[in-house]
Amino acid sequence: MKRGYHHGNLRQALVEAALALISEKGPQGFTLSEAAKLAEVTPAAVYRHFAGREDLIAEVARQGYDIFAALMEYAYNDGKPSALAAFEATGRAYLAFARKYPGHYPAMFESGLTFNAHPELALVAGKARAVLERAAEKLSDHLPADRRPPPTMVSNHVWAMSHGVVELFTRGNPGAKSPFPPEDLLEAGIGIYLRGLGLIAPDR
Amino acid sequence: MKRGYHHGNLRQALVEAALALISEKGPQGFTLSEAAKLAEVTPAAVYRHFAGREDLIAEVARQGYDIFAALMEYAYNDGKPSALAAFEATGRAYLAFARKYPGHYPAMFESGLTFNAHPELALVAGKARAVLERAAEKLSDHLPADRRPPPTMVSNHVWAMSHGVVELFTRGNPGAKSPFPPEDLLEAGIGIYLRGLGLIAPDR
DNA sequence: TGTACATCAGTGAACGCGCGTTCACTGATGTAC
DNA sequence: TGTACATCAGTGAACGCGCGTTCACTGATGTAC
Repeated sequence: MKRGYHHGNLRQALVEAALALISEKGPQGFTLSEAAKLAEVTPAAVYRHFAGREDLIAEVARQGYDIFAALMEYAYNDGKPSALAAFEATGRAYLAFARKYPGHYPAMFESGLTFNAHPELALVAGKARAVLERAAEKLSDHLPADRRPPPTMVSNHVWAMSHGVVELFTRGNPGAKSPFPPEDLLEAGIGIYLRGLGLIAPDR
Repeated sequence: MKRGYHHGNLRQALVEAALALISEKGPQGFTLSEAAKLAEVTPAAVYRHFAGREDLIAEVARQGYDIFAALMEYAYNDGKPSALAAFEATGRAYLAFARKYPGHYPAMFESGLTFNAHPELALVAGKARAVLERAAEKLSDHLPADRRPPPTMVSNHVWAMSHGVVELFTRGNPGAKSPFPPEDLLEAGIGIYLRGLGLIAPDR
């Protein structure tokens, strides 16, 4: 594909170059110069669209959180057909997102970007988290009030287990020798957890 | 503290310099030159003791797994006073290790070292994992055979949730705004999970 | 105890490299008249 | 429709930097006799 002196949509082309590099070598291995090269452009050209290296990564993460929030929203499906089923669906969606967006996920969770330095990130990340929390709240309604943990805690538990499965059991990581596919592992884990909450019959 | 031309114990001094740097800036921010400087030695001196940068990180990780395995073993305490209590203790020990050894943990789990390239790491990491798996096996003995997930799966679940809590809810990470201390979060999460296994009375 | 010598653990200078970033520039595009 | 000109998005060269690694070297230590 040819192009003239002007690129047309360099900004997004750089984001996509960054995604390719991050998914290949992780957010730390990513370099601005290499991204520029991949987009067939001089490193200096990057500065027409981003303040610098970190700003480019932040944009990648931002787009990631956007997609992530949308995916979770979609999986949650307004709590239908049931609060329980919808909640389980968000758990599956989490892992599916990490798999399907191997450049975004590390930019979001392994890049070391701080929400303090990038308030726009905090905002969109909050939106994503809100979906999970809402799902947890709806679940809580089905629990007897006397043994109902705070919904935020429930969503954090599921988030932690999901993230742990992604980090340890996908992509050649330390636990990759596990005999269970990550999807099965997570699904079973969340299932047992939900039974512990009292949401699934003890012996179905 | 003075020293002459010879250092005395440079090898371990370099490991400790690396630990300080990793806990401060993560395994990617760690540089061989800076470690040498911290140990008050020329970068070239490092090559008397390590094959290079990666070899030094690998040694840090190796010592980490050693300590980790010992700590887990200690926490497990031969399954006493009960399989359940011992299992819960290993969960707490996991988080305690991550907190107490903020240089080792990232070298082990976030450095991108591959077990293929460092077989000695695979060995000692396997030892650590074996402790958790044994704990899960003993737990399983208390479960009715018909709804007893494979012990390896149980240990992987707990590992995943522990790791997730460490990565998301400690050290200024994405979920650090959580209103729950990581220790409480993990303890409650594992508790609910164990109830789901049928190991804790549904309404104690 | 003293001396010769091998071994060992450091030094210091140098290397090539790729990085992020800056700057003055130039080619392409779009707009006013 | 044509021309002048402002604006914009790239180039290319240069910078200073710190990195990992190498090499010939030298100072300190330990051992044989």
